[in-house]
Amino acid sequence: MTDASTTADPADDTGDAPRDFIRDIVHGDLEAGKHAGVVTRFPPEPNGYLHIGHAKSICLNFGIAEETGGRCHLRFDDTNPAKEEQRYIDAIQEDVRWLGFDWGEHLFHASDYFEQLFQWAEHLIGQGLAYVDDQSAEAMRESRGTLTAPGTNSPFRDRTPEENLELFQAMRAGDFPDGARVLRAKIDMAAPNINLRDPVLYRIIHAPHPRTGDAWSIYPTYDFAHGQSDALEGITHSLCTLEFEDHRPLYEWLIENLPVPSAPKQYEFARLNLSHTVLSKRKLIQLVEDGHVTGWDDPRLPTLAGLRRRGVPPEGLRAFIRQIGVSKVDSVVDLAMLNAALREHLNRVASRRMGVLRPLKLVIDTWPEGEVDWLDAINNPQDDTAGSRKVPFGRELWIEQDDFMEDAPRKYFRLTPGQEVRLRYGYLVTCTDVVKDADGNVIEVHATHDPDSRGGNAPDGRKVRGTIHWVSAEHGVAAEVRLIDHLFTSEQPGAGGADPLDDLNPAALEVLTGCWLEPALADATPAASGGETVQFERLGYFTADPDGSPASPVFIRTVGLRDTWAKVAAKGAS
RNA sequence: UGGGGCGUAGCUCAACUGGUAGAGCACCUGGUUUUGAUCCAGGAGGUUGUAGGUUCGAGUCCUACCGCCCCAGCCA
Repeated sequence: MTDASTTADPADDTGDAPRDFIRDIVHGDLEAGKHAGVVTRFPPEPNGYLHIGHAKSICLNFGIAEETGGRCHLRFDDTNPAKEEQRYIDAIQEDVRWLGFDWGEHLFHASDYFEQLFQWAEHLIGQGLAYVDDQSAEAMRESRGTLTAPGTNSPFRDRTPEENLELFQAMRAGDFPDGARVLRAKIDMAAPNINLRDPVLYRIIHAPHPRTGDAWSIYPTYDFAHGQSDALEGITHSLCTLEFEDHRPLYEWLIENLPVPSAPKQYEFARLNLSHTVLSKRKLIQLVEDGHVTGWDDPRLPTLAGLRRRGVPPEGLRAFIRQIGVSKVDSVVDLAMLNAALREHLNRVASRRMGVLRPLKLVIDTWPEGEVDWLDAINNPQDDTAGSRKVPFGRELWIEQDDFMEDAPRKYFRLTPGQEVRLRYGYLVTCTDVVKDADGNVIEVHATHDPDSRGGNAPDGRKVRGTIHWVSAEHGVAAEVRLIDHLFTSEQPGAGGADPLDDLNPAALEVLTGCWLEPALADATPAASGGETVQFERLGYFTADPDGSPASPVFIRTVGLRDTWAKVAAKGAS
């Protein structure tokens, strides 16, 4: 046996560190001696749950820190109390930890810096680089100009620093209602980059903040809070998505004009898009709040909570993120790539079990009534250390409806009258007869067995092409099994301005009741609660769902196995 | 008809300062197999968006054009 640990595996996330244009920059800076160490940050806004797109950012930021011996901060961008909630702050931390990353002592909030940010705003005012604007939002929009036409200066643009200071302090004191005034940077209303047309730095919001309560009635905007927070934390590389490219000049303008303790650099990469799903927070919130799914952890969702509940292992998710790379190209990753990464990981680690989803009774007429044979079944053929378990075999078994055909095509290797198949880890059986109901449906299959084939070995070495899974009718555990498919039928739901809801896949969740599982599956713990994701042989990977209980177990399919027979069958049918 | 980005295989990404275009996924063959899985071997698939230019030589440099994405929140 070769040592598996020495085998290079491109999909395993313990291999060589990935390289991409961001990491090239980081390593270049390190070699040039620009920084003592690398400091990155993952900066979620706590206004929703994390999804697989965030996983890309998390793996990038925490990954770079790990690879360079630096550190990565978890910082909540909590600058808008109108949208943010403590429950999201809690859920996000759980999700990042689950993905496998640790921020140690480095948990921060933009709100930690509110006082400092306020003082820096005053500094800008003192320098004549910011002013309080009394214009309404509509007036501001009109005077901002358009993409092709320059804006015009606000009538309040030339207030004195003293007047601005007084007004800004009054804003802080809560003297004005929401929207009455804003603090704006004084840059250039004719700038071709609209972000430089006197961007808003502070706005009045009278709403309780999850962390600062009612201490503030003004809040910094993203642009004013983000870069300065980076500077305060000594972030060296501030990584964000492409839509912030236009903000970089503003990011740099603020860093240059403020007495900040460090000068972080912003770099942008393309966000993840995944086929057959949506990854915009707005759309995800809509799916949850309008009840199209059962909650943020609905297994059909691409949220980390949903993936976790579905039994997706964090290692598999990380391998996927690794495989898709990092670039500046706005692209759509095929869901097939995620599934392949999950299968690759699960194939190596998942325990094998047997379960029958759509049961058909198989009666072995030659088997002694009442006799039970406890057979050895290997837990994981890919892992010698995984051991084996005992599986009960009896006269009456459940087999998959798909594994029997009365009139089978040529290359059908499973059960069909007169054909011998192997019952996995059990015996070789030959179909002799079928029982039908009044409508002609097969409701029971009869067979004889070869008593010398215990364990599934042909005593004379004869070839038996088909092997099917089964569950003892006497010992089987009744269960509900849920099969998950694409949430949306189209590759890019909502593309071209369409309503993504029109593409919702009604078959995204298929609930099967009356399934039978081998006894070892009783009392399984859901993956989301630290339990295992196991392989049901020939069917895919499954985990227990929290909706179930030991009395009435529910399982959910993480991902199916590759199924070339399905392709062959489909071809034959067409 | 402004500004910022991006175009390499069906998809996602590689290709150090210019030197014969590669990988993973997907697809197709064949082999192994007590999971029609896994594994192994092989195959197909590119005029590197287009057109010029520089060069002995261009995916890499230059010019022009085409296409797609982002920006006119007191969201992030």
